[in-house]
Amino acid sequence: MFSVSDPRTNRCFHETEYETFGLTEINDVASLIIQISLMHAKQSAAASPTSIVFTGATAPVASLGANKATHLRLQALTRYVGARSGDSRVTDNSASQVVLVVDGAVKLIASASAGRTQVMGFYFKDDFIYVPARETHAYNLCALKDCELVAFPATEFIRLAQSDKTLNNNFLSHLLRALSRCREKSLALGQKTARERVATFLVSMAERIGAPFSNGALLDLPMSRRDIGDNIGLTIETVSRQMTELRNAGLVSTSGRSQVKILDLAALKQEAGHLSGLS
Amino acid sequence: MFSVSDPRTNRCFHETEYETFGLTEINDVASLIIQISLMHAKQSAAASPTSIVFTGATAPVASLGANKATHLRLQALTRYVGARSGDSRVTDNSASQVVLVVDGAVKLIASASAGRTQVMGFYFKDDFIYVPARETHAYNLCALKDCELVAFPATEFIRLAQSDKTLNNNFLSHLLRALSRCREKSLALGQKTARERVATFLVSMAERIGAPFSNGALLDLPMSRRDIGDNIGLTIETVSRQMTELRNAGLVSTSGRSQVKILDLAALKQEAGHLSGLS
DNA sequence: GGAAGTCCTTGATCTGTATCAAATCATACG
DNA sequence: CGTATGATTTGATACAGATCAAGGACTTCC
Repeated sequence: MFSVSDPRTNRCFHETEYETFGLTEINDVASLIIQISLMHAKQSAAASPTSIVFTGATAPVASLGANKATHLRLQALTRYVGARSGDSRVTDNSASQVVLVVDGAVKLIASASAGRTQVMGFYFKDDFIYVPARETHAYNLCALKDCELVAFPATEFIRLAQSDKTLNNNFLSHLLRALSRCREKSLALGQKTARERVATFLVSMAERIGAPFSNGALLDLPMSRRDIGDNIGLTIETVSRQMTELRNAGLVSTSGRSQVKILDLAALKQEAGHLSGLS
Repeated sequence: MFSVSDPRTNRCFHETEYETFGLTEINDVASLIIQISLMHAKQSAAASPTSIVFTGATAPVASLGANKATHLRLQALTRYVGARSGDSRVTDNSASQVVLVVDGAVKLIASASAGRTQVMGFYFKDDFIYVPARETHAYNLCALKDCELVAFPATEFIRLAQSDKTLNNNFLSHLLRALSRCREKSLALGQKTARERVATFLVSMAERIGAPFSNGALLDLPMSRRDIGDNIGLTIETVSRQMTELRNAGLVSTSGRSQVKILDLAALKQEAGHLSGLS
């Protein structure tokens, strides 16, 4: 029904196909989800810094805001994926997928030839991700820490969304936000200097996962310098140098590898090349 | 009801707000659309190399595939925009817009501080464009040649799409394609060399507006070298040099400023850094 | 709590593309 | 048709960020 840890790769996938289940077996499916999620929570309890909590079998799709009927049909489609930190190829890429992050953090990576990879984006709790099938380039999801994810085949998800306005709206607004963010990234990659890119990245992270703090924010970055570099089109060395400069300029302070304290968010936005004084 | 040419700027906007019209006045609106489109067709007949044809007042929204009722309500929302080549600020950016290209070619530009602009994309006949309201950066549509466009306020367009599956589907699939293309661009901007970017651009254009030709395609590029450079994050000089190298390598040939003949599309895709040998 | 390994930072040098400058070409206009 | 004008191409140089190299710090695991 599901695969367990592979000791050779130290990777652990739990994938369960529910697509073949009829709706009459929904109770079995529901209990199975609980079973798996609890098992996974147990497995990763020691390794994961964040506790994994499910309020019940309906938790994964509850945030989609779907009505009861849609809800049940969604569950029938659900491919539940629990991923351990560092897992790549969380989804198979032979068909487009819609993935919902229930908990944790993932990166979406695209591969060009010659092994170069671009991190298309980072995604956190409640984010939707559209993962296209392999085409001119290959896309893969990769867990940054222990994750709870729910994946749906894109075509069937969209078909289902047609009969549920809330779900459709939810999906649409997430897509529009994804498009806007992707365009912001294009602007950064095409026009901005290294300094501006790093500042832009920090501002974006502050807005998405930062805890408010004085005039700035507290950040606990789940991704490595390499991930950051691959995301904003810089090498790790350049990212590091720019962080140092921002620290010397008194805009941020750091402690350890992942803790970043943004001391002056407004000034950082200025560094990021954002438009000021909206008319 | 609409503004005419401004001799100082040599720009010509025709914008008509139908939002205040009630549905009972739909006939007036319909005839007005005909009137304006004909007038515009006449005005630009000499200047434009392509003839502008409307089969009737319903033509602009017919390609949306909406049912009759949706159709009428769409028309009530329609802000018809005819734009002459070089027009910028085709849409106002105080609110998000959904724009449909009925005919012509436009670019979507984003402005960072310091006057740097990034061309987010080029759009052609039947393309949808989501133009977000001004936020951290300002977005503007700009006509590459004489255009027929139809613009809708985004929020109301989406609300309308909720009650029409075809329209919704249409919009959704266009959004997904836009997201995929934007991600491809991010990959190019973040990881690819100048040579690869130019090749990628040419391949993309061949697929979208190219006429099949032998092992390649015939292209009539409506945009300048500057537009291309701003789109793929290079200067006009670098774009020019790469074009020269591709020409010397026998992959393309050019005549005039806009005519490009792709002689070997497969080889060009190789240059573009696309994945080969899909498994 | 110590060792190992990985990730990060800092320094020196190199390279691809930007920038600056000038010549040439294409297109529109008289 | 020739000419004007802006766009494109070509050449020389400069610089931001990549690459190469080494040292230092944080985690993790025993």
